[in-house]
Amino acid sequence: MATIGGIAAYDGQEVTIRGWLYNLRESGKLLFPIFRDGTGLIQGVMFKKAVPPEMFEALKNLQLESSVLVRGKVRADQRAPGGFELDITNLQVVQAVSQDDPFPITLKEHGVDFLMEHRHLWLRTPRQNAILRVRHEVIRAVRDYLDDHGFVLVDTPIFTPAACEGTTTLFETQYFDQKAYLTQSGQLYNEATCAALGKTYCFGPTFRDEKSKTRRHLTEFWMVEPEMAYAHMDDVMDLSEQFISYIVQRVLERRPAELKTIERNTAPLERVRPPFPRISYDEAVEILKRKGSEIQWGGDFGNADETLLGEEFDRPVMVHHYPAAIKAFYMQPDPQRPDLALGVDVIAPEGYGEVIGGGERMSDYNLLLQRIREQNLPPQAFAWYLDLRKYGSVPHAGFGMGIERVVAWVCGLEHVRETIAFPRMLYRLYP
RNA sequence: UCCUCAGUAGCUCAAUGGUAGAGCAUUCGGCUGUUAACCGAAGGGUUGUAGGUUCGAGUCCUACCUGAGGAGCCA
Repeated sequence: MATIGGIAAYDGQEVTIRGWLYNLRESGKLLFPIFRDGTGLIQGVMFKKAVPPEMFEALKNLQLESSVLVRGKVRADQRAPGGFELDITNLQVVQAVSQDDPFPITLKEHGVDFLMEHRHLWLRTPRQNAILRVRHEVIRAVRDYLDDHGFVLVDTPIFTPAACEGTTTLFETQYFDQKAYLTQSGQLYNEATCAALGKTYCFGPTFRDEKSKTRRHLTEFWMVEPEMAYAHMDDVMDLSEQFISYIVQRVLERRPAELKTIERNTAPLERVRPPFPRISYDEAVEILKRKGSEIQWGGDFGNADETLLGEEFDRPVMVHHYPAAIKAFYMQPDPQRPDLALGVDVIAPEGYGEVIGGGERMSDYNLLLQRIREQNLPPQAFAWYLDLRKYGSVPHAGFGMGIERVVAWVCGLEHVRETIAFPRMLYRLYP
């Protein structure tokens, strides 16, 4: 059974394609249907005189996105966008779309709301197909890189008893006779698994009840989180730049056709190779002030600030040593300046903002207990987490990388909503 | 949650406060190489909802609903 993506191997042969009618043009006694099968597009040609009259009529009256088995001879043709055409010898309609209820998504422009409402059908279009294939490649690259560098995949629970980070952004759910929360991060569990296995990672969905309406937020997104025992912030930066570079170069190497479909300018991606610039938070604030930002030392970067920082460099930039006050409670303080945390964020270029956040975790029992109390977190819920500091505590570090933000950046998209098949956002739970 | 903007045909959009239109889609007709094909014709509307101002409201006012862009927060 031939696929359109692999049609070149069948030049001159008769093949059967199982697919859908993507477009149909007619010119008198000629029909030019375009078929898609998920792997690509190919134009067919049907001469009225070459086929039985009922077959010609059947195709002529067929609505777009009707499913068909089409048989024809593959012919290389300069005029065809994909380089090949199909001289149709037989057509079997699997299911004909009704003309009273035609496929809603046309080849013309549509608005965001309409497309999101028809996301289940929008996925069939070439651009969305290409984006999902890039996402697939990014995920494969993530797994291959970590698997090949000594990390063990240990997935962490979705149902959790308490917050990993802030308590305000938890989705609450009933768990038999008690409350549970959907995970915001597997990190705390990763700290346990890395003490068991050395280097581990988890990769799965993450949920945040944030009332965020921006181009980089989903309420459900996928995050990969590596964690390393006996590691420091510099190790996180080393891993981050190698990891991101590998992923980006892998997509460039294996998905050029998809990037072309999306019309991504690949020049900025070609430059994504180590080393990445490393600047301290102090230096970042100086750069931002010079570029006109209103930021004051001690404040977190806004979207505009991240974009300004990203513009300053031709590849992702790593910002480290943030004020401890704006970072999570479990961050290890800098021994020289305890008001700073050994945290690092990786900011993607071209305005895509933070794609990685991580750093060195607090390894001292008493300091961690103090921070938990300062945050008004229930110490009993963190008893197991504190245990990790009682039984062979070691310096350890890791990060989380948001898959959708990386895919949006690699694809050059306006919004992360196109990077996942069925995005979950504020005001969007359907389909 | 806050700020800004937008809701008109299935879709994308027009329409000085004065008879609601176009392109695409659908239907019918034409065309033997079309590339979001083209040409001709037809059908298709409670202008988001509820009030209000006015001789008259798609247009102005109020509230609500829905969505978008942004802020904050984050990956």
